Amino acid sequence: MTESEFLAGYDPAAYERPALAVDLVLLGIRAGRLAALLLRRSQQPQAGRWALPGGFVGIAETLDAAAERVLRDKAGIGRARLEQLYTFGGVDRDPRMRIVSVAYLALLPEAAFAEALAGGAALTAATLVVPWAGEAGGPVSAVTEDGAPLALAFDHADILALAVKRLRGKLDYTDVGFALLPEHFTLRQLQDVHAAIRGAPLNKSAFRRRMRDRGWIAPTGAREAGTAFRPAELFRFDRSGQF
Amino acid sequence: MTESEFLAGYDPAAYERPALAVDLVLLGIRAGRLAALLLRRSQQPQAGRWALPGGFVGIAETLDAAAERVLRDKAGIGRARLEQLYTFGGVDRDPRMRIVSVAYLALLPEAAFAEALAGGAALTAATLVVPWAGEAGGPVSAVTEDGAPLALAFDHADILALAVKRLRGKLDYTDVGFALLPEHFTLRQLQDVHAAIRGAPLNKSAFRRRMRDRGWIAPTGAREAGTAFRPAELFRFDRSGQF
DNA sequence: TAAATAGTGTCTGTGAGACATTATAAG
DNA sequence: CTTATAATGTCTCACAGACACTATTTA
Repeated sequence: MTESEFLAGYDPAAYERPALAVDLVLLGIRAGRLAALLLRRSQQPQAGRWALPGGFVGIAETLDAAAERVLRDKAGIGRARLEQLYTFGGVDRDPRMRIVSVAYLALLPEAAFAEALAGGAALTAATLVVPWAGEAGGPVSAVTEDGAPLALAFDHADILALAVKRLRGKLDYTDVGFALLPEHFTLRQLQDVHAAIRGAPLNKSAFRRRMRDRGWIAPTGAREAGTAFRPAELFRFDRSGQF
Repeated sequence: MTESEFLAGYDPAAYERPALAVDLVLLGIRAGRLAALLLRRSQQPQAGRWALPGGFVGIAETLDAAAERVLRDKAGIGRARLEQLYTFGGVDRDPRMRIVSVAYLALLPEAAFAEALAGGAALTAATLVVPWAGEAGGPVSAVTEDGAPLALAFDHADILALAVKRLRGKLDYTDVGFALLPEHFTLRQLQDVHAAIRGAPLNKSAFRRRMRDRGWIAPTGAREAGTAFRPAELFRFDRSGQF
């Protein structure tokens, strides 16, 4: 083993290598529910099924750079909060050849989500149906706005499921909730985002108290405009709050 | 982009691919402190520095299988709790060529840790010095039993640091603490393991209460043997406890 | 002034840290 | 009976859920 690795180490062509790709889970909020942006596969294999945007990793490109490139070129999104999720290395993930894929989680504010949908990238928004509670994990399915199921390609259902699990797990002790909101937001919007990620409602006063006590939010002084009734105060994320 | 990917997808030789490896962070407890098993590099590059055991991923081998193979062949350990940690994809990680490495965390009970040290694998135990508190993350250094620093190879200090961060983060809501203990253990041993991972002492009665209330531990009826004073009750991990 | 949502106050239960106290086995 | 550790009891505080209440803006 040591010798064969020695050889492999100095002769790049000695062993056949898996292909290496990145796949992006583009998450946002649509109609108060968690949603992902998917591409419809037009070619075999898995033609007609829905897939995560992805691409191969260049030989002189870091994984993060590859993810950013896919975000830009395949989804038409300039910036988003990107975070490595997990690496999927099943042998038969793709029938064409061995592809190991590093999955990334990208969190899009509502405006960026809508913009990506309207752009030329042919992305479709899929509402995520999460039948499990808490952070235990479990399957996730994707449906259209009307509730019609969308068949997912390859192992992308597993990737989506892990993305939701990770997002739920990080909700309470990181700033992921803010990554899905515009820079200025009301506490109600923030609470709705948290409820969508958790898949369960939250207590209003307890939620507001927690956000305040942790120092995560800072008042902007401004108020919501164009509401039918009493406008809410606008806040922004206060990065100085302790984690 | 779409076209070049199409070509890459069907012609495996069309683009140069990064090499893909796994690296294992073998963690255990030594002298009440967190420790890792390392190999001394005998050849260039980075000769004399200390590295994590690792190996290349076979073309028809899953990532998990590659990690298990390295565990067996390079560390001489039959079984351990293995968990994917993170994938390191810096372009200049290794000066020989582009190598993307999937890091795995392996948790060894004290006996397996000692056995691996005594085996023929030339592994050395390095005590981990963790200068940061909580789950924030930060640098980690490795020292010998006498406190002499061990220079780590490549980006392996980053991998170790992330392993410790992950371990701390999972300590309170998963069973990682039990993975470092033999099947039967005293509550004091369990508390010592938790203290070693946290890098901070724990309150005794609160700790026992928490372990009991969560249903994580089950009494065996047996007691410690060979102690100078009152022997403690032996417990085992109760997998039915809720997480 | 009615409607509808924004925002606050207070009670209660849970869980963890601090610390004192009791229990028990070995010599 | 001494010693050292095992194991438990209790006080207090922090924090979150439940729920009722007050405040404010628009139409």
